Amino acid sequence: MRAGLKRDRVRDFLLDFIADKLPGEAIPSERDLCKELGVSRPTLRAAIDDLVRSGLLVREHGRGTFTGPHRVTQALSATPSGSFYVPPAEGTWLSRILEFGPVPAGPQLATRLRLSPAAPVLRVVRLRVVDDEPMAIERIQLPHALVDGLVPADMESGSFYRLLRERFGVDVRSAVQTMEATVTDETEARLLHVPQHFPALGVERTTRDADGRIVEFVRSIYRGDRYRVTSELHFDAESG
Amino acid sequence: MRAGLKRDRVRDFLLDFIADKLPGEAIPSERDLCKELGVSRPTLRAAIDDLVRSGLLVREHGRGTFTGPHRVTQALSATPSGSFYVPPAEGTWLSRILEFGPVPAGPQLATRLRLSPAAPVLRVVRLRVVDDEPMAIERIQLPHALVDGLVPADMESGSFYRLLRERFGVDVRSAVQTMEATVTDETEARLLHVPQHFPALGVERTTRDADGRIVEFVRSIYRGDRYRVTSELHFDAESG
DNA sequence: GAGCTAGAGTGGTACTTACCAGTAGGCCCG
DNA sequence: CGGGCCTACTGGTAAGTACCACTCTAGCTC
Repeated sequence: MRAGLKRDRVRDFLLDFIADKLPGEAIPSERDLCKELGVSRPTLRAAIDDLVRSGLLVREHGRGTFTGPHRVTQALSATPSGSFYVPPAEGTWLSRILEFGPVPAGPQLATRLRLSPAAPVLRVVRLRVVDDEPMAIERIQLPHALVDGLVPADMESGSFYRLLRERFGVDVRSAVQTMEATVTDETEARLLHVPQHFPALGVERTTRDADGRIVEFVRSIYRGDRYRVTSELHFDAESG
Repeated sequence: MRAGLKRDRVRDFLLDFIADKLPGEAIPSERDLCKELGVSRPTLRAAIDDLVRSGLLVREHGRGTFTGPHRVTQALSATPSGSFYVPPAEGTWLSRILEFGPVPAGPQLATRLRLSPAAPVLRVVRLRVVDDEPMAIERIQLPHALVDGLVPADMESGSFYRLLRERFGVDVRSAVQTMEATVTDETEARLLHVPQHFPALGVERTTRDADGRIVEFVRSIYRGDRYRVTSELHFDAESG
């Protein structure tokens, strides 16, 4: 068997296929796609399910399957113990590194990262891009000692957490994330190709490893028109 | 044959089964459960998939399937900024009813609520207030048949879900919620006492009862300076 | 006794087949 | 000419089977 799962290859094919489609356009029927891709219908449906869950496709019983109204939906719940469901293909994400280098932690950041204010912190600012379209600005800060030897190219594609685990032995385990509505300032607007004071999601995340040590502190700005956060809530018997 | 799909009945069986289990306890193997319940493995797996996605079960390849780390997972909780993790003290909330009355569902709302477009829908718009300060605008829409006899005063304070449960016998169980960054329009700005085009969180929520019937569809606008959303994310133990 | 190995049991992926359930459009009948 | 039905699509659910990948352990070998 080749590198990836068949289902993932089908999903990636569909991602390419819908990349230049307008919202609401139909995709071929499931049975046609099966024949064309040489896979069974359950396999194809599993791939489509992924894309439906992340909002890229919408099914309509008896009519067909259509591209969704928005490009990227980030589902926060939905996975075992609530781990990130990174929107479909990690491979379609690219990053432009805007800033990369060590800085002294300083008083505020030292508090966030539980370090001495003099400790060196690696600061990376990157513009996250999907299909040549800027989606978000990420400002990552982490103890420099943790990632000795990291170079900018490492952060241009692929999963940063996988890199942390496989190359630096950092076992990323949990994060606390807060999100709020905001608008873009002048710099952000220019980088994200939107007008100034455009709606945006501001996100702060503090990430910890298996021992509870703080691994990174991230502030991000996501384009408001390209991101929605989906969550599934379950009620017990009380709570209102 | 009972109401639901086979997959749903299997899922409900599993829900009962794990109800009094401790976190981390194993459930029977998939093949055993198939025999016991008289369903095929794909069907059983589809049911388990649902529970895994909502965090109630965790699969471990080669070992088994286990109950999840948390009992009831509330993936996301919104709290007024300034207070930490304090669940909104229901008592301090008041609402000013801006609109209250039945309207025909219409095509879009009918789709959301899974009703006929001609079916009567109760539409309630209320301004939510804490300490005399406006915090959010809620536009609630629900099948009128569900809440016959509801009057505006019922919705000025207290928990609406408790009211649904205790007076109308509606067992609210789950919701899917999406959130996005937006800005206030003229009306919203006036009601919320903020300038026009002020940052705000737009929230859409579809709520279901224990049988999966849609109970309400809500669109809300929260003041961006008063609300942040905090979520805790947990990552799987790595595999490679 | 320590270490390795084979096998049984687990979940993971995938195929095939079958039938149910909505939708839309053309055909037939009134 | 108009309205209702019928058919050929669409996605939705389900069964059954096969085989792969991983985990654990009991038993064998050294």
